[in-house]
Amino acid sequence: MPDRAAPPTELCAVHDAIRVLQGKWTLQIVRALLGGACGFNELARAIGGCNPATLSKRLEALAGLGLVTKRIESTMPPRTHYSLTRAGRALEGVVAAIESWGERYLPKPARRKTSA
Amino acid sequence: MPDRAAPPTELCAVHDAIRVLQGKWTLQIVRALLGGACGFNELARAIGGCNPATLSKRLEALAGLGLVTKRIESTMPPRTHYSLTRAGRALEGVVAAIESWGERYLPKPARRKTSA
DNA sequence: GACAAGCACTTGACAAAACATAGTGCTATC
DNA sequence: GATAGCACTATGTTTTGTCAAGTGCTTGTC
Repeated sequence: MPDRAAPPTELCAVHDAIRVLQGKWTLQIVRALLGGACGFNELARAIGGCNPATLSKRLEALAGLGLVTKRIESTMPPRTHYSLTRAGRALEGVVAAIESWGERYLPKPARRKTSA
Repeated sequence: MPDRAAPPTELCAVHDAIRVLQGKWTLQIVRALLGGACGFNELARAIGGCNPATLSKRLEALAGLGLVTKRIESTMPPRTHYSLTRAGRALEGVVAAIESWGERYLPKPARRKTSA
């Protein structure tokens, strides 16, 4: 490697954060959960139809990172509750930033994206 | 429990924004460009070694969305400059939010590969 | 009591995205 | 005059995400 002796601490924090959040449905999941805890299938529908395999994987990763808590209410009639931890809820700022950016700068249905 | 029958129209602003930003190197690219315009290979190195095919695709997509501008300085000794548009620079808030979240909630413990 | 539907997932085959690597045509440096 | 660099594109492999179906159980409807 050439000159990769870059600043370690600061650069990596963002890098890592981006890597965590950049998974396919991750932000969607967080956003949905920000609106309240819910079950697996419910969550899948809420975020717009993520398939169970991916959702499961994401949720597991998120739980592993301490952003999401999985609470099994009952095993027999399967009932699970996913909710955000404090770290997860702290992503509200990120989601809000994305939301406001999207509303302002992304081509909306009202405006065609035929920008020159 | 709010009804999830979400019409595309309203939800789409965030949904779209997330979809745009969730691409593999997108945020990384924006973050690097936030620090100043640069060339193709330079950018690839700055974001940590994205392969050219992906970077090219991302850049093209970003340019198509009006977030990034590509300026060809010279064709023969190839020299290109990529920089952010106003919409792209507006992502600074998003990047900052992610950065501060990452620094606070994703510190050293999670810095390693956290696949359980 | 039988039967469809729903819950929370898992499995497995498949497609799409990202990957590494090599190569293009040129110049500037060694 | 060989090497390395620029901005990319082309090729083939690996990773990631997707669809469809299935599991064991309960609940609701008849």
